[in-house]
Amino acid sequence: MLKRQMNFVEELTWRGMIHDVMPGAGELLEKEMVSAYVGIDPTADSLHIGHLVGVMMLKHLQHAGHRPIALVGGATGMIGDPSGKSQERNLMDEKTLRHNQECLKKQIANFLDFETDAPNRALMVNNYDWMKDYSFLGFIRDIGKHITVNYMMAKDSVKKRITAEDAQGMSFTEFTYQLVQAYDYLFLFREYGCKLQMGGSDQWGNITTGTELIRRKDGGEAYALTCPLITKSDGGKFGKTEEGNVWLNPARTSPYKFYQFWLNVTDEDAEKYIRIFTMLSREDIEAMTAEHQEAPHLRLLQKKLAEEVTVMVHSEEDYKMAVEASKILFGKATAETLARIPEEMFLAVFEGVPRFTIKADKMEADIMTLLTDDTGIFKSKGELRRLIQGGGLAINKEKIADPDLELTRGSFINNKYLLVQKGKKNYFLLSVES
RNA sequence: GGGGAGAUACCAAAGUGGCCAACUGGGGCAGACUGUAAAUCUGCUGUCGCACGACUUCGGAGGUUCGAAUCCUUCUCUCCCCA
Repeated sequence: MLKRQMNFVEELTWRGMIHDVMPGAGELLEKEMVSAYVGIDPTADSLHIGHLVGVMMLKHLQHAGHRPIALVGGATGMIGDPSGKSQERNLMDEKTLRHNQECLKKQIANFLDFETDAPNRALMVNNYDWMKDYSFLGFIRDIGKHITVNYMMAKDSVKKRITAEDAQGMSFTEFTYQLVQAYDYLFLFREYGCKLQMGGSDQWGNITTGTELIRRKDGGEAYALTCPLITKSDGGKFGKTEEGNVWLNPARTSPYKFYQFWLNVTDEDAEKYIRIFTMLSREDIEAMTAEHQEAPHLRLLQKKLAEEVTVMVHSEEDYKMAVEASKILFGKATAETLARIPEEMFLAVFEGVPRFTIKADKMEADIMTLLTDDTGIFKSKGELRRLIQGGGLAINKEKIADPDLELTRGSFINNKYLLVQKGKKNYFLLSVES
């Protein structure tokens, strides 16, 4: 068995990843190699960074010498977890679910070691496999009999839905969710000796229904460990940007945007996140935090955090490209430096940026027409005019003050591209069709 | 069932016959400052080539008036009190 450097619970504790642990879990983890699982429902065809917390728990678990089990919730995804939801959820169709499951499996495979011969090699399972042939009658006789409705109703996720002021009730389907998840735990307990289930703090109720079922059905001891809800210092929801979720799939959130997300985190959050989302050691993190507090404007923590997470989720190359792109987009680049960049690089840098194309004969035009009628970058001329008057428009990194400015072919970088900037952070790339 | 209050822009909330495209605050977008931050300060924020001007908005429909968010009728919805 692998030697365990540090007690897993202690490790998670200093990382701020423990919200609640069932008594006895720490001792168990010190005593033996434990199999533990985290479940993820396939509600989309990609994980987003909210899921990353659960993944990191598994990663730390494996690092501590235990065996992680990643459960894709093909079955539970069909029901919809009522936890944290104030309204009944719409059911997803089977085809979408199947597609999502496959996508998630591929993503999860990147984070854990599934390959080696080590005894704590990670495992991936799908609860659809053991639920699909389980008959309704069989389930309610074997499983339902052991958990009382009273017990299930006492869970926060259920209570909120039936007692809240604007309660809209909940369907029987969603009500059974915790029971299905509890059975997953029982199944893994029996099949793989899984004795620990982890998840976000909203999962506590679902997990303990599982430990309860294991106790009643098999007289077994199983444990629960949850991590706190990840928060933002400004009170907003973690992992959301203007455009929505931050996804791991590069087709949904480009590596550049992904990198930027972490780079833009506040100082306070950076200290918190670097513990949760990186594998860096305690000494390293504490040293960096101290250094960061000395010179906060250098944003050492944000840079390191963004680097670590981008490399882990995407790749070293993607990270380098994101840094390069950030330098160009936010550095002191001028029209001349832009022109000097090789075209390939130029396009890669602007990969995540909205692209617009125009015909060559539109190149000589006034910016008003070009940026509205000809391209649709701005939807009204009035809006654009106001923006220019407020000093918010730049073309090829140069501020535009005159709304009636006329462009010529020479205005285009390499006779081909025009970099339009709305404010500091919003870029649009205009290219000429050849 | 009886009585009362209300419905205004993304949200909150003024306005109660012309000075109202509608005070103000929040939010959003931009600018300055800065660390691609926070805080602060400034501008913009119904639509339209938007100085001017035009057009559409104040729960829905109709009416009075030269003129209505504002007055009248009616409908719809919300809240409160009494039974």
